[in-house]
Formats: sequence, structure tokens, C-alpha cells
Amino acid sequence: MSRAVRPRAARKSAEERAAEIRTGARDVALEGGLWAVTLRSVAARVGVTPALVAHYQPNMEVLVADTFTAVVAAEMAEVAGIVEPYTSPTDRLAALIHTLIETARDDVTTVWLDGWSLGRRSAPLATAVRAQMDAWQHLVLGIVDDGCSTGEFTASDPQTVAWHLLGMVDGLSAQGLVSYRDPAARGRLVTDALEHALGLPSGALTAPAGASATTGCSAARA
Amino acid sequence: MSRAVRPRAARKSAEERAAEIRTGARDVALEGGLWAVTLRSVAARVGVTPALVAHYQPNMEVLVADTFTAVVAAEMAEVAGIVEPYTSPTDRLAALIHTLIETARDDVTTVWLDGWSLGRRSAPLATAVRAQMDAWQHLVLGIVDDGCSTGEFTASDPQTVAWHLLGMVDGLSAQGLVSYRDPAARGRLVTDALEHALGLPSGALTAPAGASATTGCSAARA
DNA sequence: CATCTTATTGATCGCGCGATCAATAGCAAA
DNA sequence: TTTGCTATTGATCGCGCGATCAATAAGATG
Repeated sequence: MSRAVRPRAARKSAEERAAEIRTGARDVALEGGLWAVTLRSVAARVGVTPALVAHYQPNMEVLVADTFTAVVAAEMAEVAGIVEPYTSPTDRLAALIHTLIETARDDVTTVWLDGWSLGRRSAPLATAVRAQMDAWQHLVLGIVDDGCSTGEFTASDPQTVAWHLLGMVDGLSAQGLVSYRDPAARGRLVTDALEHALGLPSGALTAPAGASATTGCSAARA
Repeated sequence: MSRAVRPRAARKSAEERAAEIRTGARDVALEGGLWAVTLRSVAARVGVTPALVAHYQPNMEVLVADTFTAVVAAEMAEVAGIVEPYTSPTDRLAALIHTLIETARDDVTTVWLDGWSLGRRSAPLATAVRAQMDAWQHLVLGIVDDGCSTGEFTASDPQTVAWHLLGMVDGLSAQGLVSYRDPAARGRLVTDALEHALGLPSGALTAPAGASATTGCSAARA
């Protein structure tokens, strides 16, 4: 089905075509993992010859690495956007955990796993993975630090707490991809652990109702 | 270097050769990950023709899955052996965490990551991964359950605690493969979290000195 | 309209992969 | 020694991969 023979692709500006290829690669990765991002698969998705895809990239290693970055950075931006409207660090952290654990996207998790696995054989991908892990650490650390200065959190080493959270999220997400567990139970696991790590009262990190810190009213940026 | 031309392989019994191939595949996996387990690489390691390796296996998918199982099960047996001589559940758990976190083997972690990643494209591997995750869960759960009946541990849901521990270990191991963190700090992270989850006094799960529960004497099975 | 630039292509290479199969050669039994 | 079984091989197929490059054609420019 669908176009046995393909008409010659419309001529576009280099920038535009490059963008198309980037998003094409992104789509392929979300659908089949980084492993599926190949010269031919991306070309087919964009509606173009493999040679053209190759023409726009130094080599596939960097396209894969860039695609990883694009997918992961986009998700992080999304999460950051969800968290941002909350004002208190506690609510922010609660929202972050809730989003990360209970609305986790399997496609993104797959990309992470592929990144870890393939990263052992691709230097560009390895550095991309490292960079994204650092970015996440930075995001979480910012919230934890805020909470510490506010006095809401009590942590001797915020760095370690951030690391703790991300470690749990990564591990549980990977597991969740293989064998099902109740997302709510997963969420409780993480919130319990973090409430303890931050000296919070039990239940403080369960999903916040609305946007603002104290009252549960007003929209949470849809 | 080393044998440009290979002499004809010595004739061996089918069982013996099959065993050779299994351990050959295991070695390849530990050295280069599951990704490196290929007809030709295993054949080269065993000193045999690719055709012979193929002859002994229904297909590569199952050899890879079996190799995953072999590597992971061997490590679990090793850990179980280290933990076993300790008598109290607390010490057992402490020894398990210590072994798992601070003496973690990168080669085995790589195999785990490849298993998660490649398991999304190989049904036999996927079930093998699932089985090994269950086996680990079983091992940890046994210890936690023991501790609960003893009264040493206080946990509403031992299943969840075991899951909690394994989630952290998986996540932190994966992270450790990419970006370095002090193993001792990693260990503290896990012990702290678990002491809290099990209602233990702080420090109860730090590495045990010797084998027996109460006194620190006697050999811990080298 | 003619010319130039450049986005796009088709053809093709070499590679490593899994897999198959008739031919071979080592070993044991007769 | 001869025969028979079977472990082992060499040759070979088809595949999808990344990569390269001269040829082409679509627009922009004059």
C-alpha cells in the first residue's frame, strides 16, 4: 500500500529539509527506539532518498545522538513546563514525581534504555546521554535547593537527594517497561522515599491538586 | 597475530561442544555486551566455524537470550552465596546491598542494559529478562519476609520493599555505568532508604563485618 | 530565455549479519 | 581393516546497514 513508487521529493531549503529530517528521526525513535533510527527508515519517513539523509548528516552516529537529545530534552521541557506554575518547592517536586512516574511515556523510556545500551558503543551518543542526565539532575537539584533555602526541605546533601530521585525513577521506569506494576504504587514508593529523605511529613509529596502552593485552586496550566 | 589459519577443530561430543559454545557466548557477552554475541564472534572465541555454532542453536535469538540468563543467573548465584552464611536477615540484607552496590560489576550491568534494550525486539530475550527480574525479586523478598517474621523488619508490604530495593539498584547501576559516582555514597543512599522502609535504626544496614549475625567473627565464606 | 547554483537522486560499493546444505573427516564399532 | 555414524567444515545465499559520487533537475538569477 501507499506509494509503491515515490515522486521526486519537492525541492526545499537546506534548513527546512534538515529540520524535516530531524523530526523524522525523532518520530522513528519514538516509534521503534533509537535502534530503529537508520538511514533508510528516516529517509522513508521523510519521503526522501537515503542518500539525502546521509547528505545532511556527517554520519549516523551523530544523527542518533542528536535524536536522543531531541527526544529527551523535549520531554524534560514538557515536565519543566508542568512543574513551573507551582510556586512552592514541595508542590513542584510533587508534580514532578507525579508526572514522571504516573504519566510515564514508554516510548521515551525506550529511548533512554537504548541510549544507555547503544551509548556503550557510540561516543557521541554516550556524551549525549551524559549531558541529558546532567540536565535532569540540574532540574531536580534546583527544586531541592529551593526547598532547602525555604526551609521546607531538610537535606544534608541536596545533590544526593536529586540523584536518589533520579535513580529510583530510572530503575522503576525500566522495570515498568518489562513487567507491569501499578503506577500509583510506584508513585507512592517514590514519594515515601523522598519525603523521608527531605524530612517531610508523610503525604506531603502526593500529587498536588492545583497550581498554586497553598490553596488547591486555579488552573495548573492545563 | 594468533593463528591466521585455524586447524580443524577437535572432534568433541555434542554435549561438550554445546557447553563450550555456551561459555564462549557468556565470555563474549561479558566482554562486549549482548550486542556482541554473534554467530561469528562466538565461533571465533570457541575456535570453530560459525556454521557449527549455528548448528548447535535453533537461532541466534535464543542463544542471546540463553546467554543473558546464564550471565545474570551466575551473578545472582554468586551474590546468594555471599549472603547465605549470614544468619540474621538484617546482616543478609546488608551484605546483599553491599555486594550489589559497592562491588558492582560493570560487565554484568552492561548485559542487563542490553537485555532491557534488545528485549524490546526479541521475544525470547524479553521473557528471559522478565524471568531473571522475578528471580531477583524472589531472592530479596525471601530475606525481607524472614526479617518481618523475625520482627527485625517492620514493613507493611514486603513485596514493595523488595521492589523498591531492586529499582534503586537498577537505576543507580545504570547511572554508574555512564557517569561516575562514589560507590560508598551510592551504598549509603540505598541503606538509608531501606533502613527507613524497614523501620530499622540508622546504620543497621551498613556493611556487616563478618559472617554470623551477632558477633563479627568467623569466616564469611571467603 | 539562458545560465548558474544546489537540492536531490540512482547506482553502487563493502561490510557483517543469520542461515542453509552438501561435502568432508574423525572416531567407534563391526 | 572396513564400515557407519556424526561432528565439522567451506561455500554460499540474501539481507540491511552506512557511505560515496557522478549525474540530474528544480529553482533562482541574470
